[in-house]
Amino acid sequence: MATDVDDAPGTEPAEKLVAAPISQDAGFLLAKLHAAGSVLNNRALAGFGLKERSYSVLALANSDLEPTQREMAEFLSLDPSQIVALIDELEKRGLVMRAPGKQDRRAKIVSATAEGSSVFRQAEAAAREAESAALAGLSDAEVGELKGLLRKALWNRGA
Amino acid sequence: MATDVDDAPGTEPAEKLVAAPISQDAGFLLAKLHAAGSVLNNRALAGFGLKERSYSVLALANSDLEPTQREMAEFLSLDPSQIVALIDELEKRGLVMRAPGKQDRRAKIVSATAEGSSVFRQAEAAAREAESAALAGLSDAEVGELKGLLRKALWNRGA
DNA sequence: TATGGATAGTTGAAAAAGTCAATGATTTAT
DNA sequence: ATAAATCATTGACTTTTTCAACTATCCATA
Repeated sequence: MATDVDDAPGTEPAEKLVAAPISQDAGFLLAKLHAAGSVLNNRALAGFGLKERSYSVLALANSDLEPTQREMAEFLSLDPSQIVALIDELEKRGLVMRAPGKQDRRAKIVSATAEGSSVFRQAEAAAREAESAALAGLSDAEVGELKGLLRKALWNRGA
Repeated sequence: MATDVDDAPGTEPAEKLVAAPISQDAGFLLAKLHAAGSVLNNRALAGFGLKERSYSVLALANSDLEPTQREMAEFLSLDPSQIVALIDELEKRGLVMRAPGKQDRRAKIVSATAEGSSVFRQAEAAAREAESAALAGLSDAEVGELKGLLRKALWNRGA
């Protein structure tokens, strides 16, 4: 591990623009780190036939929270019609299944099949590695702080 | 200020899925906070005929760093052809101008016109407000910590 | 100083993602 | 009962992204 500068395709050369004031914008920093992470994430997930989007849908389906499609759409900041397409594909691959809502038969609860769970667990491991790579500049403690702040920013409004 | 649940269109109702393990994913948190912030940002910038993208291009053009289009593309994680389109429009509106690179005549240095600077300063104020709104769950100190961690994650690799 | 290979910007086409209105089934309120 | 609202779905449409050319210019070196 002598040099890792020219090897990876996503590596930046010098970055003189870091000095621009926009580098202080939270929105910009969020977008940029997310973009960098997405590349690694999608690369890691490609081996499982997943992308960030389908991975997160599978993750929710794999939980024991019995999410409906609408809840997924809201939580993932996606249009309900996009969820339909994502689940259609996962269902076609046998990773996920739809069941009518218990109290509300309009709603459909999405859950992972046994194979979906298995695929998810493997993909999860790969995603975890990708996340480490994306956050390699931070110590473990700092990663924890970052996540804590992000969660607080998202769900601490009004609380 | 009795209830602020039903007023704003972007407000989430309950969010039971916060309990899902994916809520611990940095990538997911980044995407979600960025998505929430983008809505506010674009809403704030719309009055100036800008979106997040054109705003960030204008911001770089307004700096004294004499960025080339390629440098902008790299820094903003965009394809060079997208920069072309963004600058075309800003240039058409008289907010930005292209000048040939001093050492390299292939490159084009993009700089803000006087009007571009003026528009940018006003948009900047609006964007700042949007950012506060997006990060309302955090104290000022925490916002500083968050930005510091994001910058470190982005530019501390190898250093 | 020519020749070849790389790089900056531009164009245009194709794929992917996002937005939005309409629809049928079902629920909730009146 | 009836009316209004909600969930999933479909389809149209727009925007964004991705990628492969192409021209002009730069750089290395024979």
